[in-house]
Amino acid sequence: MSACDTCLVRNRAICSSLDNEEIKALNAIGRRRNLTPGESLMWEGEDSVLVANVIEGVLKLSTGTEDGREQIVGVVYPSDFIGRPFGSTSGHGVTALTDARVCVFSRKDFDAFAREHPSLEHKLLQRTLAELDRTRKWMLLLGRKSAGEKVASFLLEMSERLVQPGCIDAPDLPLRRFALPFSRQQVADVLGLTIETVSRQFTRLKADGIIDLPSRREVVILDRAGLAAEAG
Amino acid sequence: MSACDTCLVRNRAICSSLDNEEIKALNAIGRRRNLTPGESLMWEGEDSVLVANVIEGVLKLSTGTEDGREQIVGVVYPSDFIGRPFGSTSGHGVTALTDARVCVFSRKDFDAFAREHPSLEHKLLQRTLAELDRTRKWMLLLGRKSAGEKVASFLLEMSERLVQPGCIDAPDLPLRRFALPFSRQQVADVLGLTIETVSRQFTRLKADGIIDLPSRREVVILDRAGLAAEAG
DNA sequence: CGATGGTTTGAGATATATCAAACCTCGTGG
DNA sequence: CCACGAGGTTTGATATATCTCAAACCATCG
Repeated sequence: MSACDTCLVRNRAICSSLDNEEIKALNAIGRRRNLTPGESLMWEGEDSVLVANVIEGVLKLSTGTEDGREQIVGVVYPSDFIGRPFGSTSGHGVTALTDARVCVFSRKDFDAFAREHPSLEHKLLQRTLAELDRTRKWMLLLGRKSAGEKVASFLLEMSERLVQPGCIDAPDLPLRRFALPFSRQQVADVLGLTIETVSRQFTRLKADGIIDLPSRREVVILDRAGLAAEAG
Repeated sequence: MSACDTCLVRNRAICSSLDNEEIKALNAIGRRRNLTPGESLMWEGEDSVLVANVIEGVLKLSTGTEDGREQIVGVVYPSDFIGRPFGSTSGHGVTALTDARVCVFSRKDFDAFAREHPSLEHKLLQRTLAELDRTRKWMLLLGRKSAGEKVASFLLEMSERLVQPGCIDAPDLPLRRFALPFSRQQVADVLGLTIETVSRQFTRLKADGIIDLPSRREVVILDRAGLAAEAG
């Protein structure tokens, strides 16, 4: 029995395109790896040696300037794909925000496997297209939205993407209450703001009764319509 | 003889993955279309009914907010692919910046054709991955760079991407002199700035002797190293 | 030549950054 | 069990980059 048989994301990751024989072959070239918060799986500018599937946890993709400014350019969740297949370097670092479990492949092995399995490439294409859509939508936020709009948009996105899948009964309703996998500084790095500005927007939204903040990491959306209005 | 035989981008667009028989089949479901500056090929939020290859010209991809703020989320050049295959809606509008010529397909026809031609999907995947890399790099600019750095980065990118391919002898050196396909307002919409700020940065770079501006649309890079230093 | 649309320049307003201090929260060790 | 310390967070005061509003400018085209 391969590790894939019990995999939590077997039916949602790109692996879902493969039959049992194929899964076995893919499993043979991959291995599991656990990460703790802050631990990196790859670094910006490094040779693209690995690719991976996220099984559990949340990871950030980030780039920075020479002088230390950082921008988080993507956030990945269970079943998402990580890394740069068919390419030589990785344009961003990948770092765990929570405890995480990933299924890692050597890029070369994965490339070869993918080229022999068009259905896998098709899934990967679909995922990449969707990610590109999301990324472009985020550019509107970075380029044109105010701090208040950015924070509100961010909270809405979180409430939608942090849903634990698997609960078939509830068809992925956005969460009313959730724990942010980000520190305030990391939220700032997602939104292109400073930590102080993010903090002030959080307290303002709380003061306006739109959200509640039971603890540092937890958020409760009290007035979703209000939050959506703030998101611009 | 099909239109593809004389196509300027036959060997660089995703079509380059196909043999002559396949090209003929693809040609049968596509058609040429000319666009003039300002003319749109698709609109934000619209059903994804078309996809296309750019043969000639430059087009912008853009989204906006309800209240009229606009953000250009991508710029496409000859041989680039446009549209959202395997998806229901297009997240951004596509509008010609120059006179342009594209090769258009119904999305459904294209989807079906692509699924039967893994080598085409592979090319499309490569292109999409590269575009995602570029887009993420742009997020750093939008989120973390100053106006001066944004404009300098923009000019450098333009000088690299506006090179007319085909000149085999010179292996795509960046241009020293070129005509921007953007108005000042459009530059602002790419960089997440206002038109006035863009204008001031242009004149400052000119005053500093880093660039020259022979006319509204033309740019000469006098000091590439200096410009790179400004780009942060 | 005058009208038009885009661009530049200027003066002032403002959102966000910066700098600095106070404040929690939580784990540690006395 | 409480005091302490450290990291992260919030709050405050001020600075500044960029935006906003407004006018002048300049090419282009009838």
